[in-house]
Amino acid sequence: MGNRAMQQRESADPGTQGEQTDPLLRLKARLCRTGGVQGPVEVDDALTVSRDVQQDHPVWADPARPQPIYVLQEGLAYSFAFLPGGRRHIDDIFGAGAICNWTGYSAPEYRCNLMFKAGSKIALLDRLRLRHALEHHPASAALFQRHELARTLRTSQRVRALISLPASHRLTNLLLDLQQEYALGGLEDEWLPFGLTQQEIADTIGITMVHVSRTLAKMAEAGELERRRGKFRLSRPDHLKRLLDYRDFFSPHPENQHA
Amino acid sequence: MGNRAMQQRESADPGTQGEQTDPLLRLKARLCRTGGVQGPVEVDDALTVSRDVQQDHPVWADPARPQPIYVLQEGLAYSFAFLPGGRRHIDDIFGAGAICNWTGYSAPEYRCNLMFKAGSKIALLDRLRLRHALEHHPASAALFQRHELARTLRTSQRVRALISLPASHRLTNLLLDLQQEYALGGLEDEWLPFGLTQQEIADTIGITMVHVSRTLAKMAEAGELERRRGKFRLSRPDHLKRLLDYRDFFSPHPENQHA
DNA sequence: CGACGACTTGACATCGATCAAGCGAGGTGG
DNA sequence: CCACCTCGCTTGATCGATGTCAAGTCGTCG
Repeated sequence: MGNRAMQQRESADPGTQGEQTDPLLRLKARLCRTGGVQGPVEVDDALTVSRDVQQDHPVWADPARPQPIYVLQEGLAYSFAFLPGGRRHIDDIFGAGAICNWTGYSAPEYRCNLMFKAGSKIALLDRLRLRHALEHHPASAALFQRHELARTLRTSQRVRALISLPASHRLTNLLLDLQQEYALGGLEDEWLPFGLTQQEIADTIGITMVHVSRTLAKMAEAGELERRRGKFRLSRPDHLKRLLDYRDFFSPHPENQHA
Repeated sequence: MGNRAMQQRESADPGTQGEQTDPLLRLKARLCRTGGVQGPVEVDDALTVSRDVQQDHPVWADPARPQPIYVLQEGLAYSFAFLPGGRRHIDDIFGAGAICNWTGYSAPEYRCNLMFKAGSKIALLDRLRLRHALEHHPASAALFQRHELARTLRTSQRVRALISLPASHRLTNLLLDLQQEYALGGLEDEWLPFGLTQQEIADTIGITMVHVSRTLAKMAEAGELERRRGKFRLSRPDHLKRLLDYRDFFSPHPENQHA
């Protein structure tokens, strides 16, 4: 099942990484975790390329060329667009195992700009081969669908907060989403890296970088947030989730989606 | 093909509306228009109920009960949710022929609150029968997919504006979306009704009702907007579209999506 | 006529943007 | 090793945008 995947795999630095780990391991783990199952995910046939990212690497939406399905193996990525004034807006963030342009799976004409942060690893899936694989494995197809529904719902939740709530709540919501993306990618340390610069955070939640800096400082002063050497820790995440009515759509158990 | 539809059709006021027009006429017209085709849309088999709305009529998301697919025959509707502070947020607006909860088609567990404004007409589609119909008519299925992709892209465009742009631009974007929904539903008059109260507009674009009032007044003073007896007209829509980089994702011709 | 809802208007307070300067860590060249 | 640069971030001063509170207008309906 994974033969073709292994054959076609490329690596930017084969020397340093000796182990032949599955490039889609994180993706499968995410899908199973979100779906609440343990079975296999039949997706290896769709894998074409796997590569590393040294510096922040943008991928521009090009209407003229087809865009493969981007899966983030490791690291952090985001999708973005530009506003009339020339400012950038970040639409969504992606952690390890995430699919960065799922809309393109069923709508080939869909394109989006993606930014892969330094240290990330990318895997590319072929749309048609993925379709072929999922048509033959309805259980796997259901996992993809379940997972992307969760992302859709989470995006709606964040968007509501970003449109209507003040800066501190917007920022809190983003940090909760970020924490969740890390957790879904297997990173559940107590202290988490921001992963994004304050400018990128600003472009995500629609305020200026200066205000991000001040808001972070205020949250730290209020005891909601701790910062240490470029990492952060939410002091009382459950309290914040209750405050924002933040729901976890990636949990396979609906009862966990409240508070 | 439409036999079952006709048999099961209900009408709240059979006396006043003598003509037996197709309840899904607007839907089909929208799908064909967006898809740039003229062929038939095979969806009649999924129709279960058609009814009128006298006063503003909310439909509450109930996780315990399955939700049919809501199609708006006539009038205006919107989906909404509540923010932590108890305030309401309006996520999207729907004109005649629109599908109000398309996400529920492929994700039965999806629920949303809907509000049908006074004077609307609703048609309900059965999810399974719709699935059955679309599986046998790939061309029709493609039309649905094309149409809902356009909605997704338009929502992303509006959300970006609502998160990052000042009130006047947010309001302009909403009015352009509203105008587009009307046009897709067959209403292309020079003067269009607001359809939403200023409070509803406020809940959509994330500002207060007082500020909506002031912003409308300013736009009128600036000559961008004309108001008369509860209706409005954008003086130079093309100018506004260029200003906001507003794209028409519902146009079947990609070249129209710019300016 | 009175009640009500939608909207408008004014005064004021608060939030967030803007502009400008400075700090500190990491990299680079001499 | 130091001087210097750059980048990400911080801080202060000020201004404009938006929210809040309150009063008032207007049209509709009974």
